[in-house]
Amino acid sequence: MSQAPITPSTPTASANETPFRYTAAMARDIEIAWQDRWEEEGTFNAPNPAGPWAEPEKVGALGQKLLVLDMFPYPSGVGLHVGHPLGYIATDVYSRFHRMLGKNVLHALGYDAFGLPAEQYAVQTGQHPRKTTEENMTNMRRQLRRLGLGFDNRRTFATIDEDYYRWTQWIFLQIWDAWYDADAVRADGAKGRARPISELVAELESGERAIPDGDGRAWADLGSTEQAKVLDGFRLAYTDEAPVNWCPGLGTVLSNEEVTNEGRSERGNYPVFRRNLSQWKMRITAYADRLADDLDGVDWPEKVKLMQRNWIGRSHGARVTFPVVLGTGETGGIEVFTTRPDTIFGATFMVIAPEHPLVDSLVPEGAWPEGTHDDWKGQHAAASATPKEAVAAYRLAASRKSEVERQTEGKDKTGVFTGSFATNPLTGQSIPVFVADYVLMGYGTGAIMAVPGHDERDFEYASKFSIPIVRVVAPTAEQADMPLTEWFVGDGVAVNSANDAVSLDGLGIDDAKARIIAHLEAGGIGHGTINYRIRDWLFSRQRYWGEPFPIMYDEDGVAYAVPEEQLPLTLPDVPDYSPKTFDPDDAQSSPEPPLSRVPEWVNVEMDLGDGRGLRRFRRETNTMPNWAGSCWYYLRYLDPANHDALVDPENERYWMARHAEPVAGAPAGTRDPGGVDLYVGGVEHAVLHLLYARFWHKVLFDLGHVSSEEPFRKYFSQGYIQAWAYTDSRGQYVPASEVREEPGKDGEPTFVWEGQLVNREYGKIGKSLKNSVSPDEMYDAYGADTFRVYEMSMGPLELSKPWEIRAVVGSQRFLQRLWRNVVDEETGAVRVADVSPDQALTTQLHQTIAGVREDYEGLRFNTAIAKLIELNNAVTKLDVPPREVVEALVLMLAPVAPHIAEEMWARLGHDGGVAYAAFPVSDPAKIVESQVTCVVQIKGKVRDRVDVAPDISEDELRELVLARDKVRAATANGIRTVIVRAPKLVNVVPL
RNA sequence: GCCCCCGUAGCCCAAUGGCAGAGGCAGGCGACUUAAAAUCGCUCGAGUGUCGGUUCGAGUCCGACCGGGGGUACCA
Repeated sequence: MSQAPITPSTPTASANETPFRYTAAMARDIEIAWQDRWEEEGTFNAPNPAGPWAEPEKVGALGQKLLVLDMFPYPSGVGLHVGHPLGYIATDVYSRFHRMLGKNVLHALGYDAFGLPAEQYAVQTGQHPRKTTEENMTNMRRQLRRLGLGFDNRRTFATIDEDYYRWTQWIFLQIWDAWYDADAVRADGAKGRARPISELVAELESGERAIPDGDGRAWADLGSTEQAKVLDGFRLAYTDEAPVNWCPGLGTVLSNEEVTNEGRSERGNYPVFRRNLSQWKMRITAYADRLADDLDGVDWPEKVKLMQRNWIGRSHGARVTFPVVLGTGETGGIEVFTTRPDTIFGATFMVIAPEHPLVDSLVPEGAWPEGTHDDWKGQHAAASATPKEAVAAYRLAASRKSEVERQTEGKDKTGVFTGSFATNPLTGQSIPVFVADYVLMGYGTGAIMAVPGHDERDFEYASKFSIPIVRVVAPTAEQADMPLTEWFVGDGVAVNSANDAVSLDGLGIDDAKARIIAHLEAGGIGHGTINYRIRDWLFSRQRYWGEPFPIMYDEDGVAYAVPEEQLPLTLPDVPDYSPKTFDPDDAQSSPEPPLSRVPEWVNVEMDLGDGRGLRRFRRETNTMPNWAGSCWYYLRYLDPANHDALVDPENERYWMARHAEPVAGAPAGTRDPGGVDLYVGGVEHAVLHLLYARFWHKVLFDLGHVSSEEPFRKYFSQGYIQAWAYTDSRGQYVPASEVREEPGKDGEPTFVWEGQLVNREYGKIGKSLKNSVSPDEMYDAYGADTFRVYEMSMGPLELSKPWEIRAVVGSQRFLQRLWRNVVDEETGAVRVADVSPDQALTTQLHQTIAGVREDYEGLRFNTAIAKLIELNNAVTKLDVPPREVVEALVLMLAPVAPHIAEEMWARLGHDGGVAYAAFPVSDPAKIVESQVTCVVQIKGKVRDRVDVAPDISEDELRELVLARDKVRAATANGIRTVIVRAPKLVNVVPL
């Protein structure tokens, strides 16, 4: 490798007396030259132990492996702004640092190129999504290359590449062809794992496993359609007719995770309606426990773990059946889920959701029961003559309410008495059953026992409808009959909770729960259970720009996998790729996948080799959501050229290897899960992407395709760069770059645009706020290295920070000063000399090395840079920069500002470049200070200072300090205690 | 409403429970310049949102409150 310095840009102006100054133009020349060199030499190509690119001898020559990952970027049409690269710079600094420690570092970047925005952008511009997407990727590649990121460029790909989505489809088929056996034992002894569907079929055939709802029939007695239906009940990817989120404005259905609280689409903010449609789903609920439990083993921000746990929403409780007299007079039961089975004695009414299937059978014919409160009969007199009319009116009103209306109506409880009574199974009391929309069909059983004494919502409802409120928990047993002025959910003991068979009185909440669950189970009334908030993942979309499902249906509607050798099933070109558009408010519209308009693609004839000969099939016309491609991309980086497997198992084992030690803070006995060593990205994917990818990874683990149990061992959530935005008097945004700051009359700054005062706001960078700054502007004005240093020095990576273009010059000055310590601005001669730094500078150098190493490792780049600036400032004061210090500075700077570091390193006479040069090592023996200032405190306040030897003993120091005049004066009346922290501090406390 | 994070100088941010300041921006003064910009040198600057507690000692730990940001929301 030849690493000669590049030729400096020729002085343009004759008046230029400093042709070798580190200017933006100089930075550009240096940066582009080194970027070309890195690319030519494949500097950042990481060797693989196996697979098509196997270079085991190179792997062996390197130290440990390190797998670093950025969140898969979406190639947007407007290009990057300065906020986007923040995470990429951080991972690049981290990667470069670890390369200098001798590690085999894999850092690559691909593109998440399927999906709605790309398709919408294509529709807007009237071009094929592939064309616009590829143009966007080209632009983004250019912008990122100019930043000098050390990616292994051989490993890049896009999700739209046929070679990539072939494997996305292959993984889909693995999931489709698997079921979750909750009783199967995993290697680590825990229970529950995915198994191939063929093993299920074998169990069903042999009778080892009964056919659910099979009425005792044998597997062979079932027709192929029936068999397929049974298997669908097990498959981890399955179709199901169920209420889904239909978004006419986008022309597609959406997953729960893509719908906001307000019942609108996260993307585009269109209304979303509940529709019964047959859709593909992924049985993520089967993994709910593992997805929650295994968070203990990963090194993630607690905040993100909490968000995932909340999303999974595991709650322990009980299911209890309350006997009820149905409208017909027969006896039935209403099953409820409760997390507070200890309060069943306080259940004074029940509520079922308006959509609950039991509602019809609950409502009696004829008139209201004797003595029914008027306000139980509904709000509309015309419709409240009978329970039947009142309930029908209420259900209709509830069904018409949008999510928005339910939201805005807030907590004002509404509901109607069904006319039926249930029996509290513990008190034996008859309790009324209501229909009310504060109970949701989608959670638990869609019905609740209402305990107004100990639940806020039930209390509000009971108060409004004059229902008795009973106390069954009190802070102490003595307060058993203290009146309840509001619901009580605090800690306490059970009271008023006894019948002939069981008593909870006096028990704490947990003990009471345990005893009552045992009682319920013994009596067959109920059982302890775990409930989850998470629902199965709706996986199909009615769009063009996504992976086609490798599924086809025969004439009976039975689904078959497209044979593996036919993958990828490519996306056909369609005459019109734009989705069928609907009025966003048209709830009655139905999705129409664009692929269904291509009959020659949809209809195929094929011999599946199953002895049934050539048959006609109809392809699935839905496409996958763009989460699919981002669920496993990190695995493809490991072995992107592999045509035989999504990743060679040996490569996966190498790059995703489990660490010897579990992550810090993991519970005892936790085994390290393996996975990506560092994943940096924004918190906006905390639930969706990170949960979906974990789910897929666990399926692949169960099926033996990967050895790691988690995809992302360490995840770091970066903050955002935000920026000021300005609005004029009409509230319109004005271009932020044209706004000038001027001092106002009262000294407060004011902001002026084209002569008029404007208001300053703070927000996300973007086109809509007119405050976007592109990296290209930074390259032109300062160069990539300055831009990198600035972004890394703004503050802690996890914090959101304001972009302040004025401050960038500080980073440039730092690089200029360091450059000047190496290169004479006028002559271009190297300025360093082989002189020894003095004691103080040597100490500072080794302290800096130690500190910078720790800071880089801990992703504290802002403090690392501050230490480098400090050391450089010390060197700047010298007439002759000592080579030893300057070279260490250059090497330590290299991860952050690699181009200028390469250039200075070459000018300092080194071959081989800085990318793999050894990072400086701190020698503790060199950190010697001849004198240390010891602080003398009297009662904790600094009152004196004394210079002492660094190795002074505690006793010596105590004696020395107590002899000081100020101390003697303060301790004339005696000494209570003396705290000595040699050699830096002594605190004397007088009597 | 509930949960999480953050409040240090005009601004961005440092500070294993031990001298409140590492670094940067802005400001001021000076040098260079015919002048300006750029650059360089020097310099000014807060007692850590508020109140209380623990401690020999609190920016740091604990509690309450105030302000900002994020998540979530009738989840039984």
